[in-house]
Amino acid sequence: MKIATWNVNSLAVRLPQLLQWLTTARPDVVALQELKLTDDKFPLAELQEAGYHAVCHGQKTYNGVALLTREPVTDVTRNIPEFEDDHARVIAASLGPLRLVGGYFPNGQAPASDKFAYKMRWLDALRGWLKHELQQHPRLVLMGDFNIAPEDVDVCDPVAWAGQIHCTDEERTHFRALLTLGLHDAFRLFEQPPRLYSWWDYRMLAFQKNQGLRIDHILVSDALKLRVRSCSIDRQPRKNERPSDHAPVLIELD
DNA sequence: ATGGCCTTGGTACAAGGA
Repeated sequence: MKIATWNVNSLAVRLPQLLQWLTTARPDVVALQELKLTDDKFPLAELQEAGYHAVCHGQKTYNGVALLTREPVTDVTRNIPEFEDDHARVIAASLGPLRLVGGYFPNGQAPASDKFAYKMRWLDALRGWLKHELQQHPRLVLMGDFNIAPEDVDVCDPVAWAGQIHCTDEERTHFRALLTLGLHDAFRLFEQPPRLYSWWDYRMLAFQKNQGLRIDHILVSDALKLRVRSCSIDRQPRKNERPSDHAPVLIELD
């Protein structure tokens, strides 16, 4: 089965591109981020027409996440339990034996800012919750827009980005702490060509110059690691007119 | 060159993104 994550940066704007991409990529599961719409505006009918069940956790203007699946899910969790949060950033659900967790991690804006402190608290809460989730659901996939470039190899210009948001030691320590729970960055389970990224700034012709970051990830638990056949980033949708600034990331799971 | 672009809300421009 194919499992994907994509930050669409407004589902209202990107719906035609999403529907097109679903027909070409044919994923079985898609985690979406940055819907930027409320649940009543979620395009459920169009997605059902495309052959998907959907559960969403929306919000006006900002954030918002969803899971699209070929088969219906159960046990839907919205946001991190016992973590007070005004933002809609997490949706989790069970698909047979799989536990799917889609997340839109906080951006953090700038180190030492209030938003950065929120990002750190949010990552603490996520890890605490996932530790419990993994005990209950050993076959777990954590995917989404992490807003963290795990290593310098995931950064187009590590010198320019050193210490900047997405690349700070604090964020990278949090990323490694997620791996310590028994999760694996599916992308790094395979030999990959250099300079593969999942996000490019809209400005400065960054995509054309491949000045990007790898900040969108799919992490799989120990129990799934040996079943991952591939992990790729689909740059095609970033070449559309009016694209999202993020590209989808996909894994193939046996 | 410490900015460039895109989205939302709302109808001018600020906030947020990354």
